Amino acid sequence: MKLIISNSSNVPIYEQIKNQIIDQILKDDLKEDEALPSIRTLSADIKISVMTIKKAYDELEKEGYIITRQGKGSFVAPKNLELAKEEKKKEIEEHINKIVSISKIYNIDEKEVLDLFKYMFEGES
Amino acid sequence: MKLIISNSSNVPIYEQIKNQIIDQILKDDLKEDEALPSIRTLSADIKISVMTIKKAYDELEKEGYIITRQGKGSFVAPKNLELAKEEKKKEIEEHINKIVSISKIYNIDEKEVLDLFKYMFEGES
DNA sequence: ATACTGTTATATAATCAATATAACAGTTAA
DNA sequence: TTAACTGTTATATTGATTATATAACAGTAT
Repeated sequence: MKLIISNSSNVPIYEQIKNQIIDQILKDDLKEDEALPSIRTLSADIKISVMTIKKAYDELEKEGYIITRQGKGSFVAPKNLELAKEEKKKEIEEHINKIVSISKIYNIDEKEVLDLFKYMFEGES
Repeated sequence: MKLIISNSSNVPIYEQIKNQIIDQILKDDLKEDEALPSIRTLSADIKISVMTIKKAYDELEKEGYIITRQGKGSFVAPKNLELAKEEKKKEIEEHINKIVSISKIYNIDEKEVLDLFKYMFEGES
């Protein structure tokens, strides 16, 4: 498994791990029922404490992305893409909320933001 | 000065204070050269430690919003609205960036996000 | 002098993030 | 059954951040 961890990031390491695994599951780089590396193996691989890996895996299980069984390991859960999508739409709404309130306070034009938006959407493939 | 502080928020108190003062300066509720309440007065008013108020004021000075002089007090700095706007546009860009990357990973339609965007912009007066 | 301003230093406490280590428990295959 | 893997739990320690309290110090103004 390929993970890139930044120590200088303000995002906690366990969240970096969690987020990257979620992305890989959703991109189907990690397929349903596929085994994740064991927490000890991953810990050794990326030189991060076992407990930190466990915290990431625990949250992934709580959020329904993986299933963990003592003695066996962790496996990609059957995914409920629609549910995940709904969660993410809420996240998007929060971002938009912040954009709207900043724009109001600073008198930034709706059109200007909208154009920036369209530009950035098309910018990346 | 009216400030609303939430103890249950995950946003630190000193940041809540800072953000609300910035908003008031930008809305011209606090005008150039106007005196802010002394850190001790504000501390007593809103029942927050002097040191926490000081931290908020220190950051406001670092960011150019106020000027503080020992023995005199703190005053609203001459504001450079264009500069502040530029800062805030960068913040908006970061939010859009996150929206775009979420949308790509989850295959959320650009149009769907755009519509949500327009709706939320018009939603509040 | 007095009464305001802000400043600095110290100590304490709570929480979060990360680490290390050890002992415990389930699974599997030689 | 033992060995070698899995994950689990508990404990302790470290460092950073946030917030508090208190006291002593320093500048300004009347």
